[in-house]
Amino acid sequence: MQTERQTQIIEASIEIISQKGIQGLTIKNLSKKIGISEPAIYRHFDSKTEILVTILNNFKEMATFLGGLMKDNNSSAAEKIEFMFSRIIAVFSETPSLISVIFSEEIFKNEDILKKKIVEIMDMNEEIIEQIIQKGQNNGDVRTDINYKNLALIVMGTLRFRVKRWDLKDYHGDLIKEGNDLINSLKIIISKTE
Amino acid sequence: MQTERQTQIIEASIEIISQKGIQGLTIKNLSKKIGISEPAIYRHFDSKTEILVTILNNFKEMATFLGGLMKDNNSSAAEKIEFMFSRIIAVFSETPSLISVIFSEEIFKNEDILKKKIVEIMDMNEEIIEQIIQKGQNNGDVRTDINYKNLALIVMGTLRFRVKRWDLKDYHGDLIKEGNDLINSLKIIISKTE
DNA sequence: TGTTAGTTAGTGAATATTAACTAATTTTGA
DNA sequence: TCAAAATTAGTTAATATTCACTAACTAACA
Repeated sequence: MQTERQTQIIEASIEIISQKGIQGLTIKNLSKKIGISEPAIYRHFDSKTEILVTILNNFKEMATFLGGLMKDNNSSAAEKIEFMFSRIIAVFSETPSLISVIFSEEIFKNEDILKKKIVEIMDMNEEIIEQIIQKGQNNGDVRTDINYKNLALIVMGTLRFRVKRWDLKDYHGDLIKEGNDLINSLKIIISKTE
Repeated sequence: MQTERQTQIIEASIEIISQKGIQGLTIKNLSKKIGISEPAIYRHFDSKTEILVTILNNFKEMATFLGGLMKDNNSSAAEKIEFMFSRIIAVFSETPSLISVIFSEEIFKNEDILKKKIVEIMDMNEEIIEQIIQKGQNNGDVRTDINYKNLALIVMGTLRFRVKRWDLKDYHGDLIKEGNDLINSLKIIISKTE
């Protein structure tokens, strides 16, 4: 469990990263934002890396929960994907700062623990989507002329790019509206035609 | 025009970024890799930022060239996209270090000049793909039930994700083979069915 | 002789982190 | 129950290291 202060530190960190990039996240900036001294941070986290790991773990938990909801669900693949991604888009829309952390694998390249965590999260999400699509193919509601792995890649890559672009363009435009429009296009694409 | 030494510095920089991330690109690391002293770097570039701008400009030139090839071409949209992306995938496959630089917008967030350059490159590529697809829709070889902007987003996002994943997974697997397989899937998806 | 491309030595600023201390609160034990 | 002990959460001051970059000098060479 996180203490109140730890939660505060995590939230401030995410905000700083979103505003100034990962290079802007320094203990100095962080402590200034919170209003305590730099060493006080170390009363709550052993290191800066631990702060970042915590951020990633929080996100992973959320994704795991969302994936769990899909597991024993009887709706079609298209509906599941719509549900899942519209949720995710809503989260990003509410807390845009998260985007910078989750979709910035490059940033963590020089720290092995962080890189592994990022790959772990990505693999997990991919597996969830793949399973949804594969099940949809078996049930006959997803096209079978393209294999499920490629379809999963298409769905994930497309949405990542959409979200990332919004972030890069300083949150210009309505992510929820445009994101849902894109989700609709993806639904059409993966669905069986006849 | 770049001198030999400048080219060498650029190439070494790209390699370092790919290996250690942007935080690994320091003048010290760079000079060590090349085998000259740190101040010697400044005989060839005014600042570290100038080095990064040069990298991005080089890439932009390549993309512009590739886009130009597509302009007055009479093949179908699917064929153009296949040609263009199989080329790009081949480039990344040959010089994987480029991936880290091109697909890591996050890295440049805290430097305005660099961020603008990255957005500029992204916009340009997007425009090229959008034009190809729109023309395809007008010619009747691309599906029209999904608007060209979304189709362009799908194509670009998918391929970015595919390449990025390969990079993150330490270049495991055959990017060219798997990339071309994915391009084929995309061709099927954007093409008119009947 | 002036330019080019390098050197060594150093700059100040920023970095994550530690040391030593303190006030306030909580736990413990006679 | 209540004072002593321990813990918590903060402080200021300082650490070693790393950073991009500069000053001053030099050897090679056109």
